[in-house]
Amino acid sequence: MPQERAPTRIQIKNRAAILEAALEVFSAHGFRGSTVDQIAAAAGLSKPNLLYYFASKETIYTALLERLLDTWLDPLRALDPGGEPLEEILAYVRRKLQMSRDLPRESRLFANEIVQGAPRIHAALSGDLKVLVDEKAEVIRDWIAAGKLAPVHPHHLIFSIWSLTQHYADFDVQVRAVLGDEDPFEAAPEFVETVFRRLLQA
Amino acid sequence: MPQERAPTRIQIKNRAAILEAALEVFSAHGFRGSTVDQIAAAAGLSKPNLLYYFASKETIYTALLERLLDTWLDPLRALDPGGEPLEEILAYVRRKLQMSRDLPRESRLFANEIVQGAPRIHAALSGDLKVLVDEKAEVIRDWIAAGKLAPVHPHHLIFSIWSLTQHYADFDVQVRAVLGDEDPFEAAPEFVETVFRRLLQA
DNA sequence: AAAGAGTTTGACCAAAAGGTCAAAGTCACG
DNA sequence: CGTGACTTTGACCTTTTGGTCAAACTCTTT
Repeated sequence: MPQERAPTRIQIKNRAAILEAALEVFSAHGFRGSTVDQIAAAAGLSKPNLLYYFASKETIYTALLERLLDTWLDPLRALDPGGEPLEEILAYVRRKLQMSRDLPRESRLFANEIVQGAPRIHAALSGDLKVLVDEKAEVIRDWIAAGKLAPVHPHHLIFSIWSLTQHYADFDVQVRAVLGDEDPFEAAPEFVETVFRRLLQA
Repeated sequence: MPQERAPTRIQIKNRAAILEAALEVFSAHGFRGSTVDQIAAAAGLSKPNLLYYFASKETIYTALLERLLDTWLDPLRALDPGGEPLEEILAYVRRKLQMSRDLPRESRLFANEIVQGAPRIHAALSGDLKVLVDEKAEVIRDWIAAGKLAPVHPHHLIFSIWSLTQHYADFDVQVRAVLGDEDPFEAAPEFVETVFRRLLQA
């Protein structure tokens, strides 16, 4: 098994290709809806070759989820308790919307997983995620107490940021079907900014 | 095949049981993630017996989607152009949130389908759905023009209502994991009402 | 109570899918 | 340039799964 010692050039290349292919396939079809053959084909490898790098379909999936969870939470981590409250929130909203535009597959991967009950990342949700959210909710609570933001339930505020921004990635087909020709991301930035500005302006 | 003539008592009972079971299973695992055996077991029938009522897994799924699409859009249809603008929108928001609470499986069924590109209801999205949304967006546009609502992009307003309310059903596990003991629907109604009140108050 | 319509099932089938393995091929390095 | 580590693959295995079918059973109706 290709572990323990430093990865070779080929290992680095192939592992990366597999994870990229897996993101493509899993995000479009979910875990059960994806086949190892599909992923192998997308990565340009044969199935046994792919299974030489990852022990199983499950292993690929969880490796992908873990690798991406950090990226996914970075924007929230960047929320600065020392910054100007409304601007900090709006900056967070903008970063999240940007991610929906630039990394829709990642968004859909998580959406798939969570809609189906998060069987494989439940621990992370009530662990790291909860800790991070609680911490930032506390910051928001303080801002509200200081009269810097209009009063709202901090946790639900965070949920609303997630739902509004990720909607553009997760429900992309629906949004585009309804909008017709109009590009969703034309009006979205101003719209979501308006939502949170009006909601939070003290 | 049990078609053409009036359905028997047994047909009515079994078809209903199958659709109920299919909702339970499909909403939790998606189309590919669900097996006919699972649905049959949940319906209390043998697999061949189930396939006596519906020709295939696909048939059950699309029957379910069709049957539910109307229910799903009813709250938007009820938006009354003759009503008081802000109250009409807030009533719509309340109805949608109520549906997330009372019919989370239906919400997740659609979420699963749409996240994966809506392969089986794409037509309905750019057909009936678009027509309905365009119509109601026009109503909202008029309300804004009449100075009854603060200016916002009508389509994106509707998206925001969908995303905020459905989030509580579709991402239920995540919401609960983050909130811990607190019941999401304790604060949600007031929160979403506040969001749209502050957003739209002229 | 008999006949025919409607219902149920065990046994079965073929395809799909996850995964294994031994053998062959390629690469890095002394 | 040879040797051992690393990589790749064709063939194969097993389980799962969607679906079929003929035979048996039950219900309704006359």
